[in-house]
Amino acid sequence: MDDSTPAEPTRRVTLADVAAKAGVSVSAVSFVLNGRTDQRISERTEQRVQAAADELGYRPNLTARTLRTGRSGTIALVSDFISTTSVANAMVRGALLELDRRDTMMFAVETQGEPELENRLLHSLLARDVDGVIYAAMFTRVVEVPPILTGLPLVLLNCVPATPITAVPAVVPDEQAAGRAAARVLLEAGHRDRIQFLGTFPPGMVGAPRWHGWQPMALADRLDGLREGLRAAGASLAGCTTVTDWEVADGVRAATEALSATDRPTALVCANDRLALGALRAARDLGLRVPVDLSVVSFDGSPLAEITEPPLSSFALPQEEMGRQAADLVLATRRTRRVHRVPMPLTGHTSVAAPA
Amino acid sequence: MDDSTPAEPTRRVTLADVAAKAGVSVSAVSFVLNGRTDQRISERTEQRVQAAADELGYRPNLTARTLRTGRSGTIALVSDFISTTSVANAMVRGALLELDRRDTMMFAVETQGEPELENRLLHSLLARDVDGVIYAAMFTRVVEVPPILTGLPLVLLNCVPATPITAVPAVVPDEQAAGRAAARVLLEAGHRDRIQFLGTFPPGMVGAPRWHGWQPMALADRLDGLREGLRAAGASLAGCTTVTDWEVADGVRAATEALSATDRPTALVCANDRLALGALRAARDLGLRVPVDLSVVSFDGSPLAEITEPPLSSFALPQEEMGRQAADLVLATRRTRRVHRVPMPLTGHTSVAAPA
DNA sequence: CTGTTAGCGCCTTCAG
DNA sequence: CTGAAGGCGCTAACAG
Repeated sequence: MDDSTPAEPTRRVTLADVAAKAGVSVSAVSFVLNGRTDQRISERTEQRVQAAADELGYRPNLTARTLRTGRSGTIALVSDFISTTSVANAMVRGALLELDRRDTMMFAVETQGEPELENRLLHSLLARDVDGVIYAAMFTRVVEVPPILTGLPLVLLNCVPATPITAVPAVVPDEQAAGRAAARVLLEAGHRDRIQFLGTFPPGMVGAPRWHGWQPMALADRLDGLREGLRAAGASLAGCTTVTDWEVADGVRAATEALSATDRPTALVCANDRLALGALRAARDLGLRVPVDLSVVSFDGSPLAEITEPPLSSFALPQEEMGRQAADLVLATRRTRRVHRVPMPLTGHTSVAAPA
Repeated sequence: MDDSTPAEPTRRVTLADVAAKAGVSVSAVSFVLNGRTDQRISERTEQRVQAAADELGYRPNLTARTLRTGRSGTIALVSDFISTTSVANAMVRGALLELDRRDTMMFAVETQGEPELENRLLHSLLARDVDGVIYAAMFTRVVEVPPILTGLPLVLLNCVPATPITAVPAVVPDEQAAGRAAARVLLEAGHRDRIQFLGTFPPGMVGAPRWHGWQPMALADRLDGLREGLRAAGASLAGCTTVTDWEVADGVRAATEALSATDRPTALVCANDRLALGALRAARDLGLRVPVDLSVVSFDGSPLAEITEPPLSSFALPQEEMGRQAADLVLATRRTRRVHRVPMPLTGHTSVAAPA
C-alpha cells in the first residue's frame, strides 16, 4: 500500500550496469561494444562483456552518445508538402528504406511553403544535432536554399538550387530524357507530323496560382526533350495546346479543341496524367478510340495512369529511387555536387499504337 | 598558410557563453530562459540575460537537455505503410500540424509489416528517448501492440488493439456512422427497396492476399451501419454483390453483374471509391446515366472520387483530423483509453439523385 | 592490456 | 536573490 520503494519504472540498463556485471571498467565495455581495435582487449573479458550486455539486454542511450560525439544518427526530410500531397510520397519510402540500412532515423517536417515556419523548424532540427538534411519539393522546381543549412550535409530532392554556386547535390527526374523517349515511342509507332503537345501555359503564365507562384520545371524540360527527340528524327511538333491549369477539366477542354481541328493530330503528348485523363475523356466523347484512332502519351506515372481505360503510356516520376539516392547522398562522406538525373520509366504503355 | 588556429567551424553558442556575456552565472541564465518563477531573479539581470542571449543568437542544445531531463520533445509515427501508400498520408499532415503547435518533432518510420524490422526500429526510437509513439496503420484494422511500447505514451491511429484490455487510446474513422449516413442519403433521395451493396467478399475470404492477411474493418462496419440505417427506416438491402478484390476491375465486373439482373437496383453502395469507379464505368457501358438512372454512393473520399464523371458521393476518411487528434492525444498528460471515432464527411455528392 | 578521468551542454538542488 | 557543483550516459584521452 504505502511502499517506500515505489515500483521503479524499469530503469534503463546502462554501460555502468554492464561493467559492474562483467566485473570490468566502463571503458572496457565501451571498447568491446563499439568493436574498437586500437586498444586490445583480452578475449576473455570481451566474452564476459558480451555475455553481460546480452543478459541485461543493454541498449546504448543514443542521446548520451550524441551529446558526446556530436553525431546523432539522424537526418531530416524537410519538404514543402511532400507527406501531404500523395504526389510524391514514394520519395519518403525510398529514403526510409535506404536510411534503415544505415541505422539512421528520419525526422519528417513540412514547411507548408512558409518561410517563418521553415526557419523555426530548421532551428529545431539543428538544435537536435541532425547529421544531415534532405530538402525536398513536392514538384520539381528551383528553390532558395536556406542559409542556415550551409555547413551541414545537404541534398536537394526534386529541386535544384537557385544559385548554382551553392555546391549542393540535387536529385531530380530526368525529364528531358523522358521527353526524348516520348518522341521515340511515337516515332517508332509510326507517328511523325501530327503529334500535338497538350499542356503549355499561355504567355506570361508560369503555373497555377495556388502553387505559391513556384515555377515547375517539368513543363519546359518535357517539352524540350520532346522537341529535341523529334528534331533528331527530322520531325517536329504539329503544335501546342495551351491550358490554364493541369487538371482533368483542362485536359478535356484542350483535347476537345485540339481534336476538333482539321488535320486532327494522330497523337497527343500530355504534360501530365490528369490532362491525359481529360484527353481520354474528350476522345471518347468525340467517338475516337484510344489507341486505335488516337495515341496518348503522358508524364508522371501517377496511380491515375493505371486506372484509365486504356491505361496510359506514362513516363513515371521515379520517386522511390530518387528518395533512395537522396538518402544515400546525404550520408555519403565524399561530397558531390552533381545534379543526379534519375531515369523515368515508361509504365502501362497501352495508349500508343500505329496511326490509322 | 600555417595558421595554428584553424578556422573554427562556428562553434555553437552555449549557456556558458550567454552567462559570460551577461556577467552572471549559468544557472541564472537557465532560470531566466526557462521562465522559472520559483527562484526570483532581479528585473535587471533578466534583461541583461535576454539581451545577451538574443545578441549571441543562443539556441539551447536539445540533445543535452534531453539527456538531462529525459524528455526529448520528440515523438515517433510508426506505421506499416503510411508514407508509402498515399492512401493515408493526410494523417501525417494532420499530425505534423498539431505537433508543430507543441514544438515537437516527429520521427517517421515504416515497418513494412515486418515484425523484426518493427522491433529494430522501435528499439532505435526508444534509445533516442522519444516521448511517445503514434502507432498507425494504412487501412483500419486490428493490430497487435508491440509490448516494448507499454509504459510509453501511445496512441493507435487508424487501428484498434487486438486485446481490448490494453488501455490505449485509438483514433479511427466512424465507419458505422458513415454507413448509416449512406442509408439516409439514399432514403432521402427516395430510394428504398432496390439498394444494392457492392464489395463484400465470398465466405472464407477476409481480404486480398497481399494485405498480409490483415483483416480490414471498413467492410464490416460500413455494411453494418448501412443495414442499420435502412432497418431504422423499415427498409433493407436488396442484396450484396461479392468481389475478390477492391480494384476498379472488380467494380466493373460486380456492377455489370448487379445491373444486369432483372429488377435492377436503383442505387449501388460501393465499399470503396475504386469499386465505385468501376461501377460508373459498367453503368456507362450499359447505357445507364449516373445519377439519373442509377445512384452511386461510396467510401474513402479518395482523390479518385473527384475525377470521376460525375464526381462521386463518397464518405471521406477524415485522415487529417485523425492525425491531428492522434498527435493531440499522444502529447496529452491525462491518459484516456477511449476509442475516438472521427466523423466521415460526405464529399462531392453528385452521384445520387431520385430514382427514375 | 585495463582503468581512471574529463568532459559533451544542460538543469536543479543546495549553499551562500 | 545568485553561484557552485553534481550528474544525465557515453566516449576517448591518458595513465597505470
